[in-house]
Amino acid sequence: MTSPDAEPQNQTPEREPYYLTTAISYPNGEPHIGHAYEFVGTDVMARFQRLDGKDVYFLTGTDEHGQKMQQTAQAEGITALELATRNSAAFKAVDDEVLDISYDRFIRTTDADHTLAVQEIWRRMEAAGDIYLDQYAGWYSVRDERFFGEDETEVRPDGKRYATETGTEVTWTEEESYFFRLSQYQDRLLELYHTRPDFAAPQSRFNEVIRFVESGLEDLSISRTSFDWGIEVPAPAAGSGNRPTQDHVMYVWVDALTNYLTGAGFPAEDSEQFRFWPADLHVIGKDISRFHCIFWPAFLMSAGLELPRRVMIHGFLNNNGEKMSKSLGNVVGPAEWVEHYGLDAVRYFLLREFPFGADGSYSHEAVVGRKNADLANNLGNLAQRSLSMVAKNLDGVVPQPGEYTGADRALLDAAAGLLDTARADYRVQDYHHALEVSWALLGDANAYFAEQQPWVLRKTDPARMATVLYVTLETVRRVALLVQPVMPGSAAKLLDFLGIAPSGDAGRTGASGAGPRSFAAWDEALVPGSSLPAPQPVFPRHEEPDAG
RNA sequence: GGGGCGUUAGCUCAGUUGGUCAGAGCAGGGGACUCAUAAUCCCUGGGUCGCGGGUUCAAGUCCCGCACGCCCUACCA
Repeated sequence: MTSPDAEPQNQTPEREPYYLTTAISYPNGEPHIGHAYEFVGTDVMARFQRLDGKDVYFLTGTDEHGQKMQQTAQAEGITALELATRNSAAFKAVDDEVLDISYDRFIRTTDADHTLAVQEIWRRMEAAGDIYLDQYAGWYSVRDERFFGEDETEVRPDGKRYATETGTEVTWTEEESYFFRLSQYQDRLLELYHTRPDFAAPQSRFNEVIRFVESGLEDLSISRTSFDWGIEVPAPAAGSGNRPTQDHVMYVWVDALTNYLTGAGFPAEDSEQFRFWPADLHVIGKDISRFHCIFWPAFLMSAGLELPRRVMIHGFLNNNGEKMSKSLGNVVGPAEWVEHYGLDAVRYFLLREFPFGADGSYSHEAVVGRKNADLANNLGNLAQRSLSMVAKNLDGVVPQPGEYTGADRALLDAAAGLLDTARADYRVQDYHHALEVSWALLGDANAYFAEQQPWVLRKTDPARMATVLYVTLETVRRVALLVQPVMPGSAAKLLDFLGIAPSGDAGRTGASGAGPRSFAAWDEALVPGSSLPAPQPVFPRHEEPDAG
């Protein structure tokens, strides 16, 4: 690609760093398909960027502190750390054994380096004059273990005050707490939103954030004394004006959000690892958009650190249009699904069926529909019918194409254009559209195959048959390259059958980002004369395990 | 209460700045073919574009009202 006479200083181009994260999960329960959705939606981006030559660092993990963990542990008669370790392992197992998530680090907020990072950002915010000690006061429900705003409560005929939402009695409670001067950041946040309209997406969620900030911000309580399972607040810096206190642990926000900095090596800002800061992408659920779009940039501004480039807010998954909930008993586990439909079908379904930023609804019929129609029929069968003709009629050798017709060129050109479209779509996490476009091309390819009738050409014009099969194989190659991030295992099989040397590893952790399976090889067409292995179907149709 | 979003063929949804905008996929119906995983291809979609007004030469596409549905309205991680 690059001319040998190019600038000499570009001889060893540095791969561009790309840092992305999932939210860290609170391991106070079992991972469900909603977690899987976020993991897969981030994993696909990590793999895409690796295949596209980026120096990727993908962080995921668990958020293990807090009162609930402490209480659950107490109830089970184990320590909070033991509980966290056990449950964190369950989440990690889903990444490793169920979903094939290509993370680079699985972080735990109980990791030693995380404590250092959190205490350091705290000190910097304090040094900036943004942390002060005061009383946190509000209507506290003992049963719900949380505070309610005045307008979230009501006085009932018995004269007592209750939380409107949960109906539990609340009492006025005051507790010493450190506060972060969030109120001072309203203008700077609005300026951020204004100058960087891509800071958060989708637009409707971002708008909610903006309106919230416009309506005014209160200072944020960031420590607690009512429990001790957390990171200790560091001693106040001299000159901070804060008097020494004891027994304060950090409340969730500073602790949990800072994991993204820990992953980038903070506070070692001169370290190799810190090249990954600022993060390119935080992938989160819609329930925590405020923390990531408001608190987090405010903390970073206060600490004098660069802001992440983008926060992508994904929707929630519904079961047949109904909310997933324990009480409804319709919560689906990732392992259950993967066992039933197969990993790649699940990954494909999650990304193809609905736009990443919107809520989605799944059903057995919908998953099977995608698995059969899109994977087995449109892609799998196209590969199988072309490959098996090559195997049976051309001794399993990549054919030599003759001169291209208009139909050949139209298909080849359309396939060639797929990468640019995909890059544009991935840039805004529109996996749904990227896949839609690829499958539209597969529709064209199947129509092309039917029109050209290579099985007739076999007898009438073998040379033309060879060309048609070559064009089809090239189309399958490009689609297979492009779906590696979504379906690493199946795409690899497809590329095996096309005789493409196994490098690139479908963008898995540590993949080189180079070689014939990377996007750098997008225009490296199949070489006529190469021999191919005997083809096997890659995407089986769905079969119910217990036919019923 | 305030604010936002949505309501388009049986299902899931596309529809830029108003003028082939009435569409795609799936499901259904008919036909073709046999290379292929009973796959594939072709043909087939008379749906008041939620309801009622309005602006305009022209409105799913803008304005107002209404009806449903969903979301946000800070300390649960």
